[in-house]
Amino acid sequence: MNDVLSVIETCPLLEGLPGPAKLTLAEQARNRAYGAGEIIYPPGALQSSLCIIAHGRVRICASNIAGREAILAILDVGAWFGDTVFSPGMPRVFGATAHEDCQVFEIQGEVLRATLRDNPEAYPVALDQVSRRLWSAMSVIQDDVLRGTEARIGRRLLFLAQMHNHSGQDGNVAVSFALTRELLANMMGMTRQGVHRVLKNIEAQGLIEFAYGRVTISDPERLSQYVDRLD
Amino acid sequence: MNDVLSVIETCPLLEGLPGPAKLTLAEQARNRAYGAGEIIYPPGALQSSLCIIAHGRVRICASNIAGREAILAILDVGAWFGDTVFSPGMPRVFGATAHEDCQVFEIQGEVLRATLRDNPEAYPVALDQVSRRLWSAMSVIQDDVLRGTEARIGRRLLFLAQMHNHSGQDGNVAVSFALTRELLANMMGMTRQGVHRVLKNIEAQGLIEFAYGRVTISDPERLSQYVDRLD
DNA sequence: TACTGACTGTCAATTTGTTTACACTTGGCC
DNA sequence: GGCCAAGTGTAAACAAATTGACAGTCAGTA
Repeated sequence: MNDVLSVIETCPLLEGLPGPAKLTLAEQARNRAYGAGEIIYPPGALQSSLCIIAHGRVRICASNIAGREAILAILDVGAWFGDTVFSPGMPRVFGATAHEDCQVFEIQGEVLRATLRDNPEAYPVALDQVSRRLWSAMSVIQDDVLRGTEARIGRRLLFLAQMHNHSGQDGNVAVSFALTRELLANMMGMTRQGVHRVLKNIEAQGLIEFAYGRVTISDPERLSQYVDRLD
Repeated sequence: MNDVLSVIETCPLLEGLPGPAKLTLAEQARNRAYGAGEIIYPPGALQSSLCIIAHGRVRICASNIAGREAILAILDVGAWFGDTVFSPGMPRVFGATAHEDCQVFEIQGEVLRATLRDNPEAYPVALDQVSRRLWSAMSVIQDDVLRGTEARIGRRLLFLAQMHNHSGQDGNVAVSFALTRELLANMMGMTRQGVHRVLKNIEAQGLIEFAYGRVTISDPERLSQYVDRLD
């Protein structure tokens, strides 16, 4: 998963492109490396380019005047970010920061858009993928506005578990993954202490366990049911 | 703005389609009328179709077990909803309800997708529009997670003012529009009383005035500056 | 003009989450 | 093995928003 072509080849967003077009994109992509914590672009940036992660993880985040950070997502190898490419002129809403040392391929907006124009059969997939991101965003909004902290955290945990569970197995198999309370707090727009209290409450129901930097969902199916009963 | 063709012709999402394709779509569109409060589709619905408003206004909303309603947006004539058409199989996140008596043209997902495939020059515009919706959704998320109620409400008021201000004039001209506190509360995921307190506070700064079912932004430019200084 | 339903203002009690402060683990590294 | 930074648990004081309760206002209609 490290050279340009294989990364571009497996990126879901570009799945619809024919081989030769992917090759051309690969040739025009810019290879960039970032150290942990380095800013790839800040919120509000006006550039129009698509980034695909070749190595490491990237944090999509923003912060307010008071210095509080909000993390929208932490993306892994193979994921893309910078969907504003499709609306040139719009500033980026969230910024992107290297969550750890990482390597990113950057495709200029004009290059990408031209490639798609020349290979229109790739549009349906791209449209589908962007539309799915919109779907996810709407789910987040719904959760934020409609649900209490416990339901929100529960749902987020289930979502993260799903992300980590590429293996496809689902249901009542325990899922364990690395996640600090601090990170989760930033994802939820809460404080570390607030998250802690909620987490302890969910643990008391026997639905999760948590250790240093790690959360384990004992029975995802049951957690899901529990969460659905909350408002 | 009432017959099928003119509605489809002016819908931003379909702007890229050539005339004849629009005509074909118009012929295949289903004309539906809804009484105020009637459900067009509920949250979670699995159907895949695109709706364009020909008359009246539509509320995009969801509600939790406790009965609280969250309003994502209230769309006006000419607007479209149901972006999940581009990701068939995904359930709708929010539902759609007739906010007042209204008339809606519904285009089946398969029809729309086939039309786009046959007229690929329309894709860039569609992709741009969906991407803009994603942009808006991300802005909402950022506001929800990062900002306090006062900043959130201020920003939302400015956004609503912009919606109502097709005239293009901007800056320090007062903008007035119909909006009940109750509606605003549902939009913000707050209570009527909570909104009231915040609104009174903003009013105390001389930035807005409000009357029965109506809000007036005295000086949008100044409100914008005020809001930006808050976290 | 009186009636009515939707909308509104206000306030105390209560819930909920943040702030502040401090002591304690954990795991990697020299 | 000991050091240290990052992560964690806990709790009281505090801030902010919801709840619940009630009286008042507005605009349209009979």
